[in-house]
Amino acid sequence: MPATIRDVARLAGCSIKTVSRVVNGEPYVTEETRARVQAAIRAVGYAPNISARRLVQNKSFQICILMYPGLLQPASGILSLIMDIGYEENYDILFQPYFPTHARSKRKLVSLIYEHRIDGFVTTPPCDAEDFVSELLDTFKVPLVQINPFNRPEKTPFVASDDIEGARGMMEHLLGLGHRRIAFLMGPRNMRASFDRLEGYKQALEAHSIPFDPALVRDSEFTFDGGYTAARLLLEGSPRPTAIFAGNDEAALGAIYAARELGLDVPGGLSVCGCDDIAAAGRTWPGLTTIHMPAEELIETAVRLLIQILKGSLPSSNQVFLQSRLVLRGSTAPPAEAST
Amino acid sequence: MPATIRDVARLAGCSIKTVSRVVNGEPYVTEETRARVQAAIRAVGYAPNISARRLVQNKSFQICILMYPGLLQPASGILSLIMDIGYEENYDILFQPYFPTHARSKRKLVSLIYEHRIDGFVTTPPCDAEDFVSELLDTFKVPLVQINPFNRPEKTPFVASDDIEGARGMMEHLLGLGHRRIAFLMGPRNMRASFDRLEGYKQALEAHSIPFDPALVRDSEFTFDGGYTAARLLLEGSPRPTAIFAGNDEAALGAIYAARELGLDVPGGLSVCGCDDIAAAGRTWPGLTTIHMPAEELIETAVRLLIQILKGSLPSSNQVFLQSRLVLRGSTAPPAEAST
DNA sequence: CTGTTAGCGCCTTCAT
DNA sequence: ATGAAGGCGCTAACAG
Repeated sequence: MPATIRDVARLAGCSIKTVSRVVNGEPYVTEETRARVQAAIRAVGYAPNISARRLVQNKSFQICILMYPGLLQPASGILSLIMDIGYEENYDILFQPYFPTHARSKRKLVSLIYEHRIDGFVTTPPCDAEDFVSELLDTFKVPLVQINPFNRPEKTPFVASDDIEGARGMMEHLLGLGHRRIAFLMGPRNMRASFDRLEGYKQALEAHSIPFDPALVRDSEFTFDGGYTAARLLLEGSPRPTAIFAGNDEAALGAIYAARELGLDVPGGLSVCGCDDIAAAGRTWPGLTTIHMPAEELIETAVRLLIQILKGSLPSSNQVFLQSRLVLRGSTAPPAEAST
Repeated sequence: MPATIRDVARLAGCSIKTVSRVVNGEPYVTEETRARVQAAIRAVGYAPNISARRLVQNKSFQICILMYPGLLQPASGILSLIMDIGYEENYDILFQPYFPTHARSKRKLVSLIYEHRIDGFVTTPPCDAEDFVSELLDTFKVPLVQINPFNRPEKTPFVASDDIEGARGMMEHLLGLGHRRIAFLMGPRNMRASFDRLEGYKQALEAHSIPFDPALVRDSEFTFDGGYTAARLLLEGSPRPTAIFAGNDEAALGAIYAARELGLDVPGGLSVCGCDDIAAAGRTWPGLTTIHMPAEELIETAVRLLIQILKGSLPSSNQVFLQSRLVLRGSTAPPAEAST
């Protein structure tokens, strides 16, 4: 049975309140008593009981990250980064699988609020696709920070990256290499990134006075299989695109697989590029050219922002934008028939 | 302010204890009162306050999974599976990054036990490499279930896969294709899998009366970079191996990358195979031949076993073995110079 | 079958 | 600068 605050008080010869003050770094304790209490704490091996603290403060000191199992792939690095922040800040961090529109997910969320009294939430796409989550949390006055949310209402805290800009940059790269028939693999409709990346694609075409061809835009659902299927269809059709810009890396890997299967060399016969810069992007020959999304920073910023809000220090800026950047690897090259 | 048990009692016209009984599904309540209480619960929107329950029962209803950030890559599927089990069983599941030998990790672990009173732990390799964790938990009488532990003392609960058998099976596959110079990429020394897989490699060689050549065994640390480097050295040396059996898939992907970089076709000029069957294995052309490790089942079994133990029902078997199986994909083929 | 009482360990309030 | 009392919401133990 671990020591309680009373054991410490007895040993230090003071009241439990004084121990409490020392433990929580509150003022109004003589240096001398403080030292004596601290010695007693060490002597009995005291650590505060979190459950008791939670009960009396009516806080859980837990925050919850809602994630869609199919898309969020917490690289182990991200996961351990998040857990470390939690440890530093004395918050438990729980992950909750969440499928938008699923009744079961909604029930879980409600019970999380009711029973656990989770102090705050972070959403990742596409968990914010419906307004259910934000409205529910709003009703219960539970703070929420969104990562790359679908909508960006004023005053809602969120952390986002600029997908339009990123996609446009990638298109400039492909266009600069000489590509003109560039296919685009679209993502699911419940994620803002799908639309924003498409928008960047269109803007770049327009800037270069290349007509937008809807036949070159296919759905990929941001999955390997989706990218594979879309690429097969594109590559078996005619005229073939000389490059495929996949809305995310998973789809890009599927496209590369499809190309290889058809005997097409990448990048010799087809350029492929993606978006996100997942770990696998650098580990597949010849290396996937992609847009590095600052996943670590996004989630770290979101978690820290939430904790700041929970601690009551309203930050100057609730809405943070982070930069992406192009990562050129081996999967893009000038088109075979290009005239240099 | 959410409703408390007292609000329900008032509305249902009974004592709080009766409400408690209904909430916890205890016997000795008339069907009629039970119904009345349940109606009251719904009416006021009552849900028990978990912090209070935790305090009074002196349990945290939290379990913690210790993981080594570099190696455990919780595919999103696994992560959400785990969280779902936790939800079903009413346990919060926390992940804790843990580096064996690091003082900071040890401190975190101690504070987790002291403050959070975590009810039980699961370790993943190589977190169990030293005896620190198991001894600490033993001292505090905190239950522990290990996944693929380094040692397998009697009566220690663990869940494991048979790596020797798996590796031998893979070797039979390569030998059956006609390979004789097969290199092996070893993993870190603090993981049992490293040794067991090497053992399987050796056993297969011996069964085929092929002398063991230490020069064909290289360290890869079970990482992409490690596999890449080891493969470069192997392939630039002479005579070249005709196949590389990597101790895990990450290293195998590194080896494939190295081969491609040297202009060697896989599997035409070199066969490569791995172990684990991570998601990327099926997504890299031409598909990585590997041993499917039942990662989901391992962790699910471990978590369920731990929860069983925590609930006091001592399961018949504390030590569970799960089968692996060969997954043949495109990265292995007969050697070029083989005589069929 | 149902209710009463007594804490769990801590923090808050208000005295001193 | 310190302490005493009260209560957070719940369950365990014991009465009725």
